[in-house]
Amino acid sequence: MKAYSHPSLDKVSLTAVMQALSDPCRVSIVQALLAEEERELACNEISLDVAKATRSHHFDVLREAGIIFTRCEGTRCMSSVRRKELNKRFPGLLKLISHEP
Amino acid sequence: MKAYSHPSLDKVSLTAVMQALSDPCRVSIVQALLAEEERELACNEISLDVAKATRSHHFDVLREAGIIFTRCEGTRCMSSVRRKELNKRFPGLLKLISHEP
DNA sequence: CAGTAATTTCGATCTTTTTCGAACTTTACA
DNA sequence: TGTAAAGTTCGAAAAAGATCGAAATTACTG
Repeated sequence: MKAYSHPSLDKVSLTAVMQALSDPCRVSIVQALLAEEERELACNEISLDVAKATRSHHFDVLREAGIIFTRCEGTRCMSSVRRKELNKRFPGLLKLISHEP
Repeated sequence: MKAYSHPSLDKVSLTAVMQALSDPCRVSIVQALLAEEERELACNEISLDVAKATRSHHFDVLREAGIIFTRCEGTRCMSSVRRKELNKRFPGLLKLISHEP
């Protein structure tokens, strides 16, 4: 469907990650993904009250900030959090997000 | 000089903090403050290449996000990071910032 | 192959954020 | 008391970000 590009985490700055996580909608997405042990979720499996286009935009931002990994599966795009890499590059970050109500 | 107001940390959301830390200039400020063991710094002791008004604005944002505490001392305003409270409310956050180059 | 479902792209609008210069306030101190 | 130093406030301009509807794309399904 689309060629998603995923930055290498050492090219992602702290401020870029913070910026990506400064939107409640995006934090919700990450939290939903973190709640799914190892499973991936399709974009539309995460309930958000924004339009399709906006949703797509938020996934873009998260992807470009190195936070999520997306791959195509048919007409859907499955996303997951780049846990291992993030824990290495920004230790404690994910815990911060998952512990937040 | 001015009555600074400092929010209680349980009223500060994760996204608000992230938002405040999504600017390189502000992260520099926090890093400079963290580098000073327990000491406070006056705004103008932190070198930044932005105008006075902009600097003042950044300190505002950090203060409103609950990240720094500011008190007046003569004509200067001394700031420090709200370490203890932040470590309690957002464990791991400050480490993330101080470990970043 | 037509239809549908999932997502992206485009273009536009609206809001927020960043930034600055200039004027102002407060305090220190010579 | 007058001058300087440190910050703040204001108003404006520019940049960045969020949001949406509509049209386009892609791939599955009958």
